[in-house]
Amino acid sequence: MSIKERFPDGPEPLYLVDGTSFLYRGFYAYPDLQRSDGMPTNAIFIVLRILLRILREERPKYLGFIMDGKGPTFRHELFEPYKAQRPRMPEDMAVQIDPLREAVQLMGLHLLVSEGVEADDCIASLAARHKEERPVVIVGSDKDLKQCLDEQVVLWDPAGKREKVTTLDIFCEETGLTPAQWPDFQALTGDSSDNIPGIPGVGPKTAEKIMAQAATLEDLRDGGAERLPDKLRAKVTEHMEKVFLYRELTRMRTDCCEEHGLEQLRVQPLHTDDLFDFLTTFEFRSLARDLRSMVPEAPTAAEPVAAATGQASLFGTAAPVPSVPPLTLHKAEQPDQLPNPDDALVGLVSMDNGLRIAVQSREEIGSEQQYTGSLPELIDYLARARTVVCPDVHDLLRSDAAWDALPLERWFDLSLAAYLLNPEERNYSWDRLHQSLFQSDPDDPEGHEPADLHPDAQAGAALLYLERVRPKLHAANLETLLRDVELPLLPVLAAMERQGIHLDKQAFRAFLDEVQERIDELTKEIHELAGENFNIRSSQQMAVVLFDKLGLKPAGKTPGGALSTANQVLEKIRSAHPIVEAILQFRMLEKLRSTYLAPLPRLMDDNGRLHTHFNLTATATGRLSSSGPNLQNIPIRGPQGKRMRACFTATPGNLLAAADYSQIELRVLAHFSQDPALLDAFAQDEDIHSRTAALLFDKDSPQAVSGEERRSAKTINFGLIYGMGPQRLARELQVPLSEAKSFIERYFERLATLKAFYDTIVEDAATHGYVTTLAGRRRLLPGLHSRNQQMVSQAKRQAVNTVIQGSAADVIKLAMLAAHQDTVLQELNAPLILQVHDELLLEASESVALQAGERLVEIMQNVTELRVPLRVDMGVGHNWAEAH
DNA sequence: GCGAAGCA
DNA sequence: TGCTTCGC
Repeated sequence: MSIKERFPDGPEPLYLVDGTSFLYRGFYAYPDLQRSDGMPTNAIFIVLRILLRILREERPKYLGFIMDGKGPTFRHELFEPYKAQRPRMPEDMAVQIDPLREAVQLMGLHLLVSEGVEADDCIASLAARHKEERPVVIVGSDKDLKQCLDEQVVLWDPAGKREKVTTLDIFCEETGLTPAQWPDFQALTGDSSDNIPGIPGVGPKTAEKIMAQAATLEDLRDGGAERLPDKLRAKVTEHMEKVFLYRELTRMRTDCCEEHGLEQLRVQPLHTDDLFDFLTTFEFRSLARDLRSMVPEAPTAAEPVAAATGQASLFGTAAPVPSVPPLTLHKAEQPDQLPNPDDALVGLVSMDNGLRIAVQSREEIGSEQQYTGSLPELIDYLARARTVVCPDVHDLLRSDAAWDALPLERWFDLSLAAYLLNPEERNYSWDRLHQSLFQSDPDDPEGHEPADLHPDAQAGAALLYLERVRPKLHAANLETLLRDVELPLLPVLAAMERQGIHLDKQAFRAFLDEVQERIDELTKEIHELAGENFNIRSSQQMAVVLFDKLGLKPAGKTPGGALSTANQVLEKIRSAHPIVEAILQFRMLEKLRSTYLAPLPRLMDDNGRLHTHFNLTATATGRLSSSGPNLQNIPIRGPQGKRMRACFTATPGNLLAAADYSQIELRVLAHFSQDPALLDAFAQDEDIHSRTAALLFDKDSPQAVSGEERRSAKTINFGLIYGMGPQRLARELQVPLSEAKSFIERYFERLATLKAFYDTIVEDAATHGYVTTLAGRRRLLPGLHSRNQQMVSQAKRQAVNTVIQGSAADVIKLAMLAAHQDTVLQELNAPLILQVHDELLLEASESVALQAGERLVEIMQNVTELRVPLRVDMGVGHNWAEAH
């Protein structure tokens, strides 16, 4: 939704862009971006990208682009330290300002330079002046700007991955304040980036309390402070005078920039040719592309446009692929003029402004087009093709369930292909894959030159990418995995995501209230024990209080060298001071609150359900990941964990069934290693940790093992699975490093077959450069040949870990596919709704949930045959806790 | 060990 | 960005 759509039918909104803040942000966000002659262009790039996006998506009629002037402002006169800690603007940024101004004007936008005041003041003034007659959209991120919010004034931060819109309502809900109170609030807390100190020890939480007693600083001075606790009152009174000054600094003026009337802010037509030249001169190819997509008549690049020129064809090497005719962006009446797709390859790329299509048949590569027809028609059309090549099928399936209609065998997913070839890249976005076409790749056995490809040819580029990636997949034996597992999993995941899981809002709310109350109590208690108010969430402040002020003995350091306040460290000094206990409690509850209790309810849909994203290309081992929200790390242990999971419920009339593989990783390990002890233990369905403990501690039977011994064995068993090093093991077991090392030695002595297996994997990895899992998934391990011993050890552990964990991931993926396709579950109307690595959740009506759960167990247990049986535990209940 | 997420 | 903590 564009911002504009929030104000339907009214007058045209005025957009005010905080240029300076985006200038800084761009400068630091993309430190390396520069023109080929070395001129830094990062700040210009970001700002122009944002502006182009605003023009494209918002089509504003009135817009002001506001930048700070050069000189000092009235704030520096009021308060000498103001922004004093800020270094002078870096030279690399300064040189970008003039070109940026030029570009802004070429875009037909009105540029305001604030002299003697800051850009913020200018924005506040313009907003105040125009908000009565029309909506105002402030485009920026500075939190000072929140004081401008009003019924008709919204704050929009478009940069970054998740854009943010702040309205008056959101602001009030988040802070409990009115925008007019915001400067008072900021004066109390201070602002480190502007070098405004605020009252020491007063953070947002305390400031909130103060503001609850006194709505303004004046109220506070004239008696409001009396209502505060003694210590706080003393502090407030002491700083009262200065706080008024701070407010002057954060409060924005609303009486400047008077010379800029509405007419001057009217957006003018783009100077298309000049702007295009500008973008070309600064080598902003993607921006030039954006511009062309906005203005079809914009000039195309000088060089001839050719996709895949001279590249080997998919249809053999005989005929060179014909070059693509120059692209024109049809605004067209489709799909009548799309070429015949029968048995052709179709490239399909989803861009911001729509779908792009290129068709490659035996005869020719058609020109690339923007698709503007209906989705069902497109799907019918694509169904006739041989293969539809798409950079992110998951994204399409998510966007519209109609895509499920396209037969699975049609799809080819480029991100999946790239992921399977090397699962350790962190980014498989089309942006990235597309870029890689233009770089020569030393690892490419085909020795492709960088593509000579028109930047506009997105769908054409997808076809080219396919040509490059297919031989690699073939060589790596990954085609089957892609075709039979990963790709078919996409609709399964999309269906699970759409289904979502129901959250009991009332129960959650009650939980949150209790936790919040306890957190408040603990905060008070900790501050009293410490003798001062400090930010308990800040590990740095905490270290000062504990180790300097209270003189406790630090029991460890962070990797960075700072004194650590990690829980494990605090546990050690638990008895040294009562504050430690309180802090540990606080930490636990605060984690619970900030990670789960507070954010999850906000993510619920109208039916009270949460929809996560299951990502198939996120982990190096082949596991799924879950995000937005992450439903794979919901607490389970302890009373809180149980209560939390009890909030995940079936909708009334339904039940949840939870089925989890028992010890799947250790079973996989037993399968691969064929260790007799492990095989036997699983064949007898014995407790595996007791069994290893008996071996480790020379016990005649697993029954003779003590609880402590079993725990040690369990830790090292898991250590092996997770590729834990001796350091980590020592920490987990709370024993010296030497002891952990000898413990590992003994483990491998007693389980010699495991040792042999471990060695085989490492050898294998060293010869091939990679390891493979049960389903043929690969992970490259270049670290194995590093000169750095630590890297080598890590790579060895990763090798073992990947084989075990990745194979387990393969198994459950197969189970998910089987469950999704299972006709029994389909007839029972029992869809999968969640996967948590070794656990599957389904929801079904009360009458059939148990039956469905049992069917799921059957599917999971029989999905593949290992040398040990697969065991699945299952439970049914009204909520996730009960079902376990 | 790995991935997601909150916080300073 | 680094630190911390949750899950597996």
